[in-house]
Amino acid sequence: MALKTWKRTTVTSALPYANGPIHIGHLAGVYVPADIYVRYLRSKGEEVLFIGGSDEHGVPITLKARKEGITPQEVVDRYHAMIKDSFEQFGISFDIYSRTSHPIHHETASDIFTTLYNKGEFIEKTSLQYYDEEHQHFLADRYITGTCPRCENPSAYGDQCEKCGTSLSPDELINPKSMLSGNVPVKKETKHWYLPLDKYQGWLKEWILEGHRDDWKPNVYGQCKSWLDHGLQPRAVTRDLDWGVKVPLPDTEDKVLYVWFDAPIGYISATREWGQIHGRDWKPWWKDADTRLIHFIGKDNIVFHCIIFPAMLKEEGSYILPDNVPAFEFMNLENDKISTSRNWAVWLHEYLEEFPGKQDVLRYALTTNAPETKDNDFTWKDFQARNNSELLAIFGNFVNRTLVLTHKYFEGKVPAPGALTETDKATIEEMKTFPGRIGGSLEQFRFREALGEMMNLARLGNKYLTDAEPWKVYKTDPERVKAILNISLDICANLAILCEPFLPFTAGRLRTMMDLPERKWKDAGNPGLLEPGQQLGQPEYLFEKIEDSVIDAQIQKLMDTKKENEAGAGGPKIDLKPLKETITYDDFTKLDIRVCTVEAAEKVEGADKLLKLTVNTGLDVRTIVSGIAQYYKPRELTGKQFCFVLNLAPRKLRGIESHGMILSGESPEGTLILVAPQEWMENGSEVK
RNA sequence: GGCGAGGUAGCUCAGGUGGUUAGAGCGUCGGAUUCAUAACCCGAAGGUCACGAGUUCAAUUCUCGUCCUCGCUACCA
Repeated sequence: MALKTWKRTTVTSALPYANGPIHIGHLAGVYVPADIYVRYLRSKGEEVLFIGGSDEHGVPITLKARKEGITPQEVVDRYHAMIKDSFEQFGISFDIYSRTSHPIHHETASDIFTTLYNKGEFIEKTSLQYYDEEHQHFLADRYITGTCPRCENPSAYGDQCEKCGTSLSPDELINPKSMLSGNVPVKKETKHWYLPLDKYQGWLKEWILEGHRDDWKPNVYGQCKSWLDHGLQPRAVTRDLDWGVKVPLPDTEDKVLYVWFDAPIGYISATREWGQIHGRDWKPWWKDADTRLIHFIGKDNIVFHCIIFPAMLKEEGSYILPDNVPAFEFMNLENDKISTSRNWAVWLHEYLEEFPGKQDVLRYALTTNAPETKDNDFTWKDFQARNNSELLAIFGNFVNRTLVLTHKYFEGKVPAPGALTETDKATIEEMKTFPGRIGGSLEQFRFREALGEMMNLARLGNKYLTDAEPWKVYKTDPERVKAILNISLDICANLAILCEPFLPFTAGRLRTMMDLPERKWKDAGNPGLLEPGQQLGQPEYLFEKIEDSVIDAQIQKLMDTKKENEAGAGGPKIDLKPLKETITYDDFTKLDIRVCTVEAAEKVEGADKLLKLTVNTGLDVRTIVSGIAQYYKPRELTGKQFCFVLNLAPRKLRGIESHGMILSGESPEGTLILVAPQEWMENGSEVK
């Protein structure tokens, strides 16, 4: 790509899902790097807009609301407030932090849908479906029962009769009934809209595979290539649900836009909201070819931001496409995957309470350890070491010793430099290279490297000071000490500018302490940051030592969590699914559950999760395919008895016809444990 | 299963269009020093660059295979 000069930069950060608080994984992979990048651009004096917001739609939020007996809006209100507040306290410098339940978002998403609709971009698929009027829901085929037209079995399903094995369509059933209410369902038309991604394959391929071969990260490029090579498929844009952005078409009462369509538009809505608040035009940020659009996301979001969202924007017609999508890998915690349901996380709101005033320590620990190219591990020991032996020992200590010396020898007034030695000049020259080095790394999204360079400036200062030995020289040549401390103070002043993107709170404290005016990136490395004679404030520690006891307490907290998790379900933090609706005893007796023996078991070729079981039911010997391969080995099962549903309609799985289903308990995390009788029973014994 | 990314010093990570002693920070050990929050500064030890085979005069870097981690994706009635 030819070098291009951009007029402005729009930076988005993935919208956090408003069903839980923010944790260090979110921070390390998205918000901290995005914030560093944005602060750097601002310091350079570039026009930049930093967009964030909560993603508040989708099924998990409705489930959570149902479980707690509150409305989805109440769920998202709670987490949105919490997330927004903790971001603010943490110094993530959004220009706007919006939310997708905001009316302006509904309007924006509707408009984009409508534009695409009017251009005829969507594929419309209409079908007649049975509809339960009492429950006001369309019924999937399997939620309809009736009499089989072939064998007159009175309890055939809408897709298949389990008695004679014929596959059916719901229309063929005699006396269809809804399984939700037991009523006779009515026929109703339902429509869904699809985005024909396959149609865009051509330009997407050219744009990404040819246009961004060199400037997109390997993980991002590779993932896109994989998708494009496979061939893209049309994707449904709408969904039958009542929480979300209503489909802006007639007769679509129960339909909303699918979250993946809705959420990224949130960036645009947020920009519009920003424009309203500040009386500014939002359009240049999304529609001017001279605007550079950057999406900060986690690696799980690559396809949406690199393929699907650009497809939407391009086909809409008036939007620009992202110039880069720096996707980060994941952050682990103490050697274990971060997990909200297992409460395995360091929560931002808790950190802010437990470590007041230490935002920068976490920012530093997460940046030096940012998962740029592969998954990384956050440990509390590492956090402590980063603080004690880097931030404190190198950065804080250099600033402190410089200020202490200045107070000791010159009553805290900036001394005027006299004649400079070769070493002085060389040090100044080296100092001048730092803004460029740090900036260069940041522009390539190399945050760890950039932060390392920033620290190298503090290292340069320490070395200079140690080599110059002003505490010795003062006894014989106080004039010389003036130059030494002037240069050291100059390095401190430069640090105040150059550390700001990474450590904004520290930068502020340092500026106050040295009574420095707000300076920009371009000022760094230039003389005149300090006026000789200028009075400095009293030195205060920028960082304080973090003791073992504090770290041990955090580790203990995690150990407790682990214990709670191992103690089993029943923990209050686990998200259980809400209760299903009441059924009659007759409904229950429709299930034919029996005790049967597994006579043989083998893995299904080409499937990760499937086992093919040969089951003696007492009545017959049949094949049942089951998705338990990740939890049970074939040999563990043979010869043992379990509970099976035997009257389930047959179904082909990976080409093998399965005649029933093995029963298992499933934990909230998805772990399966098979259900078996306590003692041996006759095969075919009923379970009731 | 398919695809993608990754597996480099005790820890966290750089790097390499193949070529003499493979880099950084932290940790460890030794030295020096006292302005400084036992911090700074100097020095050292530490790695068959996941494993196996192949191509090559030469591989950690290329090819193939295997194993492991993570993500996407299919199968879980």
